Amino acid sequence: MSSTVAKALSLLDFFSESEPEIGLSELARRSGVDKATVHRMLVVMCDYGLLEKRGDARLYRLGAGVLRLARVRETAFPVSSVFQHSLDSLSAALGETAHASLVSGRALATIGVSESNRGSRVSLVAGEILPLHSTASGLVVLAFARPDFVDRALSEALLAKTSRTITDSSILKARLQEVRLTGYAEADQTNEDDVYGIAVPVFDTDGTPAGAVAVAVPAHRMTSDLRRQTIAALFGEAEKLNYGIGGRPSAEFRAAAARFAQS
Amino acid sequence: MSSTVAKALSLLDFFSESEPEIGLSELARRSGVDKATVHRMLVVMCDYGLLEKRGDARLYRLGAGVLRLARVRETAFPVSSVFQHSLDSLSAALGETAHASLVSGRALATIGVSESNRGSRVSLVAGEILPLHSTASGLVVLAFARPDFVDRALSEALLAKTSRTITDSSILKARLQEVRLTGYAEADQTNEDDVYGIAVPVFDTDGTPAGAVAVAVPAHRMTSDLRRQTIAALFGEAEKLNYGIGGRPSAEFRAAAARFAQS
DNA sequence: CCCTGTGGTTTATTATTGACACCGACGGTT
DNA sequence: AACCGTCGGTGTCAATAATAAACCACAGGG
Repeated sequence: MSSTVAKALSLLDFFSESEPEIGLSELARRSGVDKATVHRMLVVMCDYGLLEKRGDARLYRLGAGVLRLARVRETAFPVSSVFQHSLDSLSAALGETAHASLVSGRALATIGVSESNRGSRVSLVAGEILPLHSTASGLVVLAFARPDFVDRALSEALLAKTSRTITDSSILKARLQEVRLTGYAEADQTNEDDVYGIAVPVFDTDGTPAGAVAVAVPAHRMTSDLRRQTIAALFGEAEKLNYGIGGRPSAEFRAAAARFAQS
Repeated sequence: MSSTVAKALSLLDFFSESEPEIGLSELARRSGVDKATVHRMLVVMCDYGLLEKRGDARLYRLGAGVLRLARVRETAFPVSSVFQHSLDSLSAALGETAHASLVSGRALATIGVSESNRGSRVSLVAGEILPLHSTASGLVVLAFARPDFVDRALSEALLAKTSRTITDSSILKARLQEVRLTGYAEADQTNEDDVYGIAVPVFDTDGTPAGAVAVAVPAHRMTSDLRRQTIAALFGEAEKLNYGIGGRPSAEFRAAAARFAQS
């Protein structure tokens, strides 16, 4: 099932903001791969700069190679920088935390965050992996994605992140139908307690969702006023973003956005 | 010799600013790996978000995963952002292009560029891989690196990038001895014709070189005045950078820098 | 002094690779 | 239309390279 390089690449995902350096044994334990195998893979990945070993400690961390690759992608297809502008306007206008994520394999990769300067706000870790089924961003991506992408995503077990997470794929598919009609998605504490998320999709040149831009609000503070305001702001930014990255929104989304604007 | 994951990771290095999207057959040809194998690897790497296939065309490109990983590294160990400030001051002060690179495996990864606004300037591609033996940045890293690192780097064939490139490892080792005494390295068209590079090392917390910061000048424009001015500016920025990233310069480098300041 | 943790290395087994042939599709020429 | 070369992708099967389990040396703690 899982090939050799899949095991190697899966090691990369264990590195996070909260745990940026990990040792050999720890990685072996977490990945379920044999220690010797992990070691060999680590050596190779260090050799290619994806990881690096601090000569100092015996820990491994993400290497300079990932910075280089990100630069290559960003200079060829500038999306990260384009998103950041929208995120800053969103958080400034709404006073809430905004974040953007891109489709990355079978999940979403957070590639930008702009936190509000308010005292009580949702704090997000940059570079986090977001599940597709429990986040507003994920729902909105699934809603406008190709059927085969949805099937692949929902074929895995849907992990219950909170007590409100939808874990039944058929219920979730019905939910996606609603999202297709409204053009945006809401996630009321389905991914994290006390966090209410609202998201709209951003499209690729081929009409499939490239990712999503979202606003996260402390659940207790969400009002129908803020909700409406947020959705309007998101639709506005989504249009700019699609223009900025050359994305072509699907007809379904354009229709939904038009319906919202009219209401 | 070359392991499976090494072959897979080597595919990533074929993506560059000038060629950000590559097809299956092309990758198979360039890497020398069988087409079927390359395809299997590409599927896996797409699955983990390191690559992505434009649904539109049949080409592959670097995926959103690399942006995410870069963010994770950058939030945990901010170096890219720290370097950018120094590069901007360097290019502003000298009117020449400045760039920074980090040790990445057995080579250097360019992670920052600041081009001067002058008409005639050296233009660098961001995210390029720089050889250790033919660039000023490489020399200065090798000069202060641990012996085993130098040996590994020089064990491979030294490719002649220009007619002036040093390709003999023993001659190069003698050159490194000079660099150790001066604290900076110069590369007069040894990596690229008409480009004169000057570089100083930046250190890691353990006293080994983390990378280098360099200025690239059109060779015909280099004068002894500009040279002296550049070196002084580089030493100044190197000190700030070492402080900024918590690096501890080796005693050898500190001594060399002191000698230059005194002269 | 044993016990458990670490990073790292060895060897028999097993799963992965690579060569090659093939498919359907696309785009030019003839 | 028929032909040609290319593309992305799939299948099979022998050979090879990766894996897993055991093992080392070392470091700290009880």
